[in-house]
Amino acid sequence: MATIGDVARVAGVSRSTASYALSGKRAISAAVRRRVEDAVRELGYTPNAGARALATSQTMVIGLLAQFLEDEFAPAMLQYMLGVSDTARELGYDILLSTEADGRNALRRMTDSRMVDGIVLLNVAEHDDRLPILRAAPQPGALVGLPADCTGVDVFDLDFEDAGRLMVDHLHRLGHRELVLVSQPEHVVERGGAYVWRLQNAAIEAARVRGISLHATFASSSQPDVARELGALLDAHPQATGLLVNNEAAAAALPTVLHARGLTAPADLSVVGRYSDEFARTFSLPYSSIESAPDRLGRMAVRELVRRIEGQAGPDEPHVVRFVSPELVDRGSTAAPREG
Amino acid sequence: MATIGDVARVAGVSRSTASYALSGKRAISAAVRRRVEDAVRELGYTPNAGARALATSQTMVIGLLAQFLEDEFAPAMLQYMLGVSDTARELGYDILLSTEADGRNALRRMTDSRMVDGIVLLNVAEHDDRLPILRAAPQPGALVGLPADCTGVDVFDLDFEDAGRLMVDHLHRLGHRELVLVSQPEHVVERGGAYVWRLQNAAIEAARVRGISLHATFASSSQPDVARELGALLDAHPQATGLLVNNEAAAAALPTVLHARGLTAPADLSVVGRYSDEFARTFSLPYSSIESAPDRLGRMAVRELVRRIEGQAGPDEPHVVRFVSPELVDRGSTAAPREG
DNA sequence: CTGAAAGCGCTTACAG
DNA sequence: CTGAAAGCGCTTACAG
Repeated sequence: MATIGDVARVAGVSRSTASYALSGKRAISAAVRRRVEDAVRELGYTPNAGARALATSQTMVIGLLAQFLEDEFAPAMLQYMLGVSDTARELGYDILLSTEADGRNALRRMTDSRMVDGIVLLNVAEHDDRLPILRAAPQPGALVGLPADCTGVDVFDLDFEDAGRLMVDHLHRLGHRELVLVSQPEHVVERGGAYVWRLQNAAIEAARVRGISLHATFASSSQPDVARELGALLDAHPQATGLLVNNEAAAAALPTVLHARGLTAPADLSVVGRYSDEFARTFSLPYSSIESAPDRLGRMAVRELVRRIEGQAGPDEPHVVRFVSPELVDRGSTAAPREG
Repeated sequence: MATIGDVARVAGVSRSTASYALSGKRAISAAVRRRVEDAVRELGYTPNAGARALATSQTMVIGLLAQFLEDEFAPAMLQYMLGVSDTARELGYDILLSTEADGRNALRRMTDSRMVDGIVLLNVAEHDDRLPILRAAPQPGALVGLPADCTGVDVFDLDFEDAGRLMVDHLHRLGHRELVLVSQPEHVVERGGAYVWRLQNAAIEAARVRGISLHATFASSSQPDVARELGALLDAHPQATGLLVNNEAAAAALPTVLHARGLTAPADLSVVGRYSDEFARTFSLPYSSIESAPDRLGRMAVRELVRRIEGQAGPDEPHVVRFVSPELVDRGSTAAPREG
């Protein structure tokens, strides 16, 4: 494989001149630049990434920590990954991916060995055990998901509180007075999936303020349990006219569950989910939903991370915590409740 | 960040001795080894990956090229990625991920700049335009998916021909005489998705040999088109008693389609899919299916790739083309056809 | 069993 | 506008 030394020799210049001609970091005569460029083409030269990283302390690689936990719905995670990956590429960065369940090892390895210039953490828990490691690392970090302590990192998340309110308000406005909210599994909450109770608490509070009743429940994130649980839930609350679903697996299972019971949305039941439009299309979900904007969140996280990496963020510009406002995508699954 | 020089100084030895003490590549007195190990702990030393890569020409990174094409069903791809990623980690390698639609750029970048020790190509087309680049690269490559020309790479795939035969034979044995096969979209075939026609041709031939009729068709891989098309298909072939589905999106849409038409499998229609057990669980699909074994294929590809990278494969050991035999996972969706 | 030195392939002050 | 040299942090022959 050709090195910059080969290029320099073929072009008849010094290695430093060849390097500068390629980086454009100092003035080079047109003639020399031509010769260097020709040599590059002739030799098919590409800089050695490791050597460059060693010399510049920049790898042009971003570490992406995605965890595929047993009790989580994998397809939902993929969209965040793609948002991160696509944006990184646009900005000239490659992605070093870890899918290890124990993210701490991967994080330590990537940061300590200087394989990456920055880190994106996905699926951040309230007291995420990766955060202390990330804060101690020399590289900047961006999170998708809101932890209890945001110091030292940039944080991006859907405004789940607003989402909870929006869901309740929407159905309240249509005349619903009894709702059921299905959240992620309870152990997701216990593990620190803060978004679950952020949405749930806001929904409960909104219902209280509006004077309507809301049954807040959890459901599995795996099949076929979730389908069974949804059925039991509908049995348990026959008076409920609206269903709020903050659980992708439950949303994916719902068409089958409703069909099996001979129910139609919105004629028999109004339904509002919380998932992305991409997700809705993949799973053919006909329910209106709060857009969770995984691609946008991934994009925002990478943009800010790269700003920090490249020092455009200013030496001690404070870290940001930025929420995406939930938007209700209307797919026609809500209506005024049927006359009791 | 501490360097090996720091470690050497603290341990009171030379840098080479520190290095050897850590790598174990030459005999070191117990006392010196202790001192070096203590220094490492004290300083929190981790080798710089770029420097090591430069010195050894080994990055301990594997490039993973996954393409998320418009007309393909993303969740199915994820499982191959996880198989590759998990196995790589077990063997001590990290994953550099590319999701670029134009994989050639990513491939060239990774290989030319020596960011990776080897490459795994996912979703390989019959005349995959990444292959010439991969063959010309100094790093070894492993494919998941069978191209027309396998020279210079290790290839792993499901035996789709066997899968097609197995589907037909299974239903034939139960007494079915008219079947419909739903494949991936036709433009997947045109783009070179060889597995589509490998399964289809084998199914057609098996049907011919058995003297039963098989209607081979294509369907979209996106919603809601695929649901509509499935409906039209069932309308067009009212005599068919068995449905073979080689299209993940169609399989995912099928429960809704059948429910809507008041059909039940296997009472009204026997159904056999071709997807992984993981996929079946994620999408709550109740159909018997040919296991597509994405995790196993990803694992096999990485194992062989690492063997080559590490030179255990022998200098000119021939490349392998290995097929996973399809197995039918019975989920109770097939039975003897209802009396005409 | 250990050390001094060269080299991997870059970039970037320093000098002219 | 260009070149010679140092240095990034490792590993590994070479020498003892």
